[in-house]
Amino acid sequence: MGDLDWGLLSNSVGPRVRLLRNNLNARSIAASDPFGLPTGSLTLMSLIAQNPGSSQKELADKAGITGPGLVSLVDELEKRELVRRDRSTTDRRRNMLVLTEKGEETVAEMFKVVSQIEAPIREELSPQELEQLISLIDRVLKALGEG
Amino acid sequence: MGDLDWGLLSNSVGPRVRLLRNNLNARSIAASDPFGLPTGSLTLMSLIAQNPGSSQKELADKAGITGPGLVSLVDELEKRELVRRDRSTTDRRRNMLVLTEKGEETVAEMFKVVSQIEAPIREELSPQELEQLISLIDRVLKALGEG
DNA sequence: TATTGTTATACTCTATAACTATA
DNA sequence: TATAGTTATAGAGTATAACAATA
Repeated sequence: MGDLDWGLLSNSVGPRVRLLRNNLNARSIAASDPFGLPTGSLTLMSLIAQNPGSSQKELADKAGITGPGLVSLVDELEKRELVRRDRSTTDRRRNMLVLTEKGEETVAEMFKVVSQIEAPIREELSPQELEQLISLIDRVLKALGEG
Repeated sequence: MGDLDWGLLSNSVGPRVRLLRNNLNARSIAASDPFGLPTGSLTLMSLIAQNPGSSQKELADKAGITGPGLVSLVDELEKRELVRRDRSTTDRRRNMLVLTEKGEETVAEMFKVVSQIEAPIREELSPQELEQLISLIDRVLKALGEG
């Protein structure tokens, strides 16, 4: 397939990142389909599970979703009783998001399925190389202000 | 900003790649704005410059764009007289794409501007680390069938 | 029958502006 | 005056299906 040369962009990460993101996104949609949840649901629920009580703004920043994007995502997850919005008592503007029991179960199930998406990556790269890749990406993200 | 933990997805590249792509995409839009060309123009023109005479299908595959997406992109670039569609004489279904002189000049100008997008990356990473990052991504892309 | 390019169409993702309620 | 969340809206990116021309 790919016997074309990137040319001027041989040392650019941008085009490659778009290719990679599109591929993973397509796989994610296919894998998430049985759950009937929008893309990003697992990412968001995983963040909530690890950081319960976070505000929507904190989660939106970390997940790289805009405010309105997060609202509709949480709306859907709340309707499905996977996530709960608890108003903070100390600052009543904030929602403290937490997973319901059903949410915890769903995260576990989804993770089993969705993590298979990256199986080809774990086959191609050694554990050290995968760690290296993630570490390099994290440093780049931080340098771009997405820490 | 980012003192939340990825949790279950600590070893997943998917969410990070989406963050990275969104950030670079936003910068790309801002940087390309003065040229009034759609996103992906530089990528496509750079591919054509390096592989003149390629068919639209070959370019679409390499750039990770669907057929219809490429058509509208080429339409725009052709209207601006940056790219020419030459019908192949041996297989008259194929368009052999080539840059015009104006296209060559525009690519050079755009590259100077757009390459600045990744300057923070080149500041954060040593040349060896950047090479490593690109090499790892290319291997992952190949493993995912995006060679 | 298969392939290249095209048209038409729809859906998802993301972004922005304006509003509310709290602080 | 500023911040968290919400609503409404628009735009870009991507996808699929159906079609024409050619192989």
